[in-house]
Parts: sequence; C-alpha cells; structure tokens
Amino acid sequence: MPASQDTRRFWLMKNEPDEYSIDHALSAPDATIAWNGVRNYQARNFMRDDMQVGDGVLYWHSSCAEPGIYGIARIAGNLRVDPSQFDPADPYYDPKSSPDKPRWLTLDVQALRKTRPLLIAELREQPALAHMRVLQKGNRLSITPVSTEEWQVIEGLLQGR
DNA sequence: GCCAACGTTGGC
DNA sequence: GCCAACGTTGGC
Repeated sequence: MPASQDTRRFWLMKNEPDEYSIDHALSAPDATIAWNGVRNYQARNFMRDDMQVGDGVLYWHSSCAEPGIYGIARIAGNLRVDPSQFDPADPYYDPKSSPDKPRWLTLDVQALRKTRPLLIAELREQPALAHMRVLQKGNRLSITPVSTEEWQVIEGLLQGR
C-alpha cells in the first residue's frame, strides 16, 4: 500500500513481560489478547478516542532487566468495558468504579511478530527518535502515540538499515 | 532496592 | 479550585 493511502496511526504499548510478554501474546488464540488493566485516563482516552483497527503497535517490555521494543502488533478493536475493574480479587480492581458507571476500557491487541530487542540505549542513539515519548525523562504513560516518522525509523532499525 | 517523576486524592 | 501528601511507575 502506498504510504499516502496508509492512514494507520502508531502506538507504543507497555506490558510487563512477567504478565504479558510478546511470546505470551503470540501463543494466545489468534495471537490476540485483551489489553486489560489500563488505569490511567490519558491512556484510556487514547484507546477510546484515537485507536483504530489496524493501527500499528510497538510492543514494549517494561519493569524488567532490559526494557525495550520486543515485537510488533496491531490494534484489533473490540473496545469494551474492562471487566477486571469490578473484581475485588483482581490486581487491577478499582473500588471506585461500578458497572453502571465504569471507568476503564479494554480492547484487543493482536501480536504480529517478535522482533529483536530494541533496547532503550539503542533507541537513544537515533537522533530521529530524540522526541519519542517513551524516551522522555519521567515518562510513565503505558500507551503513547508514535509518529509515522518514528515508526519508519524503527522499521529501518529492524531491517538493519 | 532506590528514587525521580508523575497522577490522584482530599482537606481546606 | 488550590496544592500538599501520598501512592505508583519504571528505569537504573
């Protein structure tokens, strides 16, 4: 598809590999997992307002020995209420949310492939990625937008360009 | 395990 | 509606 017709947006989504690694996602039925547990309004709003089926996703492993990009995924849609917020036994339980006024949403993410690890140090070497959200000091947001330019630079790194 | 940075809470 | 206190995130 010509780049001019490519209306995808791009995202970076963090997951702890202990919970949902790229390998785990790839081994799920249809390689698709529900992106549960988002408990930040900005991240929720990205899911609710901006994500479209087919958008590209950089699959990030966080809170681990070597944080970085470990795979490529796509937004598979099916935006819905995140059931984990109502379950007191769930680590993502939110006592302030209620079924008649749910706070949190989930959607499906389909893993496409594992990549070689693109670690933070390597990403920081790329001047074109200097403004990438995930590389900014103090960034904690688990879902961040990725620009088309950043996406292309990362594709290039993965292809050895 | 540390701790800087950030988002949320709640008293006022 | 301000803002100090608190809890959490996540790289290091």
